[in-house]
Amino acid sequence: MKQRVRQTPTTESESVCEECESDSVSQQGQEVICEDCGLVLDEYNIDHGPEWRSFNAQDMDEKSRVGSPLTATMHDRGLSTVMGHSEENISQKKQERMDRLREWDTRSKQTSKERGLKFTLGEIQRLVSALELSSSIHEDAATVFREAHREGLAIGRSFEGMASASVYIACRRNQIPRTVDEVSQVSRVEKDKVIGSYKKMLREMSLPIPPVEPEIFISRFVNEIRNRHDMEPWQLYELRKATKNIVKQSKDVGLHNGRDPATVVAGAIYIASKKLDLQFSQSEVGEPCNVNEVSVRSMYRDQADELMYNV
DNA sequence: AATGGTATTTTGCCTGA
DNA sequence: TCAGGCGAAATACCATT
Repeated sequence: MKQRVRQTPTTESESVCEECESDSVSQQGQEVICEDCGLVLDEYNIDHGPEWRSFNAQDMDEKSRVGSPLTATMHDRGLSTVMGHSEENISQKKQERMDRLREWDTRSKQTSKERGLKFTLGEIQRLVSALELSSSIHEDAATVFREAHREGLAIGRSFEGMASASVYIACRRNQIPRTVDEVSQVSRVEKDKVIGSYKKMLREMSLPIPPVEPEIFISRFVNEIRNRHDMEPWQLYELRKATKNIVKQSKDVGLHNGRDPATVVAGAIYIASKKLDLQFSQSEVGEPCNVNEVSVRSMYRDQADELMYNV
């Protein structure tokens, strides 16, 4: 008699990315994301309700703190509120005070600073969704821009450029593989404007930005190749695994120094595909990686020589 | 037709006025 | 902020398999 094996509940470390089947899936903030392709696998639901229990109306009033979590993505941090007019009878003095407060409240939403903030955060929103980035990246980009805005770095600079640079910075420091090219493509400004704002922000804000590691491109590039060729799932898996291995070895001997990380990955994919008897030409590997065929050639040659691969 | 080799141009990054 | 120097990458071309 067959006995049913009890399904063990999957945990973070055991889960595999649906998109790239990578096992490097981890929890970041409120989301479970794939470190390789940036796909959001699970966004934890935020409980917007109260965390307390009330037993009577009095408790309700005392404990209520009301409101959704603060967010950096909206110009007023999600606190969109308009002060109302009280129906109750209150003293003349209090009434005047309330009127003044209400006026200030309204005014504060109309300053040019606020408007710029509002506009740019909207632009960030647009870029984030166009690039299919997660909400934690959205938050981060918004936070970066707020910081820059506070320090007055937006003066004399287009808000679109600042928005793009903020999104790019958020990607970079969260190791999400998006290039300046990809960001400026969906942006309304030229690439050099994005780079200009990016550099200015780096300089003035001393942001720690880790270097672009070749690894972050592996899954994306391998997937691009799969989209262009028929491949068995196991071949996809083996190709990615072998590529990772070659990239790691390349880094160990310093072959990545001074080179475009995408080129390092392209060369590794080429060697890996040969080892697996997959008949991809150098241009078929290079094209989806945005790397020239000749660069693939010189790269893989150096890798093969240095790492003793017989290709 | 894919790959290898090489010469030339372009590109991006750094550095120092 | 710009010019210029530098190495990598892209481009162009031809030879070899």
